[in-house]
Amino acid sequence: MAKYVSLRIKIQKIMITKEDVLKKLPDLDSALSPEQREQVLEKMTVRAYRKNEPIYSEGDTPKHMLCLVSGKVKIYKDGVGGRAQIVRVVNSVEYFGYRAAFSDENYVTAAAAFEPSIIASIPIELIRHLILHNPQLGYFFIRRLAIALGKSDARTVNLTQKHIRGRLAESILYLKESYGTEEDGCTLCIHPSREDMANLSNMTTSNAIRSLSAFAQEKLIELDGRRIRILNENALQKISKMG
Amino acid sequence: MAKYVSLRIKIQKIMITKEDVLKKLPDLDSALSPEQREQVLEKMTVRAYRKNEPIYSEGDTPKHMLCLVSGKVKIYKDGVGGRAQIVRVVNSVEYFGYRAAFSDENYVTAAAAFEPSIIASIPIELIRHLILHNPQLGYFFIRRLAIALGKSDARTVNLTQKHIRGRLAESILYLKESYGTEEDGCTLCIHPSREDMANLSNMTTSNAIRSLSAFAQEKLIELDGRRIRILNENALQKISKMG
DNA sequence: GTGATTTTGTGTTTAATAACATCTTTTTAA
DNA sequence: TTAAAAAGATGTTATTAAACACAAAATCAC
Repeated sequence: MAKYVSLRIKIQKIMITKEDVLKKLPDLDSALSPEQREQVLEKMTVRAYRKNEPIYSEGDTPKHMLCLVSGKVKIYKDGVGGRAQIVRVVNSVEYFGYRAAFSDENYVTAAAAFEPSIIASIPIELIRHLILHNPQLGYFFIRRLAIALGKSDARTVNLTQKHIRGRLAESILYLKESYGTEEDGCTLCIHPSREDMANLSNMTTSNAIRSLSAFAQEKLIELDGRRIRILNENALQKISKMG
Repeated sequence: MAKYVSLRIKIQKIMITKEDVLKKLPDLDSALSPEQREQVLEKMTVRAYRKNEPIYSEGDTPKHMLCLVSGKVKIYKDGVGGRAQIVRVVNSVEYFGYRAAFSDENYVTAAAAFEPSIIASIPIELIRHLILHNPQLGYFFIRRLAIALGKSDARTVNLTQKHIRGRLAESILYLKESYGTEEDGCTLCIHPSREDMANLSNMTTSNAIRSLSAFAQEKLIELDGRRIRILNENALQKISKMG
């Protein structure tokens, strides 16, 4: 059973067993009987995605629940005039791509890898089956969905009512919360393009560039290419709150 | 067991039994064993709310799952500068007010009656208990949450990227979809104030008034006080889509 | 019924941000 | 290695929608 899945990511080659993957998913793993566990291992597939590679697109029919084993993923929506809005970001180890399946819709969002990522797929029918035999697992997804819905509602209001600087400050803090910082405690682990920052913050790329520069001049952040270090988190929080 | 709950609503007095209420909730009712059913009936409370009466507020701790038996309810968030954003509307018979409980948070939204409403409350702990013993019921809530999350994400992008007319057109269509029309097939069943329309569409009240007048002049809708009749739905759809 | 309050309607001004145009720098691919 | 493409930077203009001000109409409280 311990067959290795070979994943070539950029230069280095990573060897990982499906067992290893499942062990990183305690909520799912602990909910399974030995036979169910065997089933999941058999049906699970694992593959690597390159930086910026699409994972699924708006309109696709969801067939699998996805799990980000390593890397970073963005969930976004293409709006009017080709402008994309990132609705949330996914960090490892987290499930994603199951919402549409649970409401029997096609995807209304798209997903792409922010950076090289390893993603496990489990057929959604199997997950549904497991949920219907395991209320604990069902409650796990209820909780995940409830958290996501609360954040989405908050995001709706933040993106609509705050001004540019407030939205940008919030995005910076959101990235810190989602992906954390390096050992120095202030450099974001993720290195988003200015366009990504714009798509997170509901503004044009020009305005993201301008406002980031302004924040840097005000010594709230420090910029080094795509690297962002937070110098004055309190001030950012204040700007984010004030709108 | 068939004790009557007396509800005075405006002028008329409505008599309703808890059994009647439970019968309107087939998803819940059918999932219950006789003892569970008895428990729910015992713990359920029913009360009437006047027009514009608050149901819960941001920051409150959720203790009950609510069910709108009759009437209409808005779920909203107060944003920067005292401006409210309606994030969704509830029609009868629908559950609401359970999201925060499922993610162990206090409410991040507020709810108020759009018009006189009757609402049943069931202790959330009882619901949680039932879910953990009834995967079918769990899946019911997974489905509801998944649908709500999809709509919330779509709403985020619509409210941020579309222009005023697009947002207003969309709100009108959303109210038609949510509450339907009178027998004529075009007069909305709900009669929202201009401020409600503004809070649905993320704009100032002035702009809601102006844009509604513009739609009326263009013969897309007809206005009679707070009554809105849709004259040209195709055109509204086009305006909503274009942004 | 009547005065007070709220809601609706309209015009004007101002602020915010998108759109556009260029230019520079960095990254990518042959 | 170099040409092409993409990303980043910056200034200018145009557009959108908010803010403000005030008047009329409708609704509410007593």
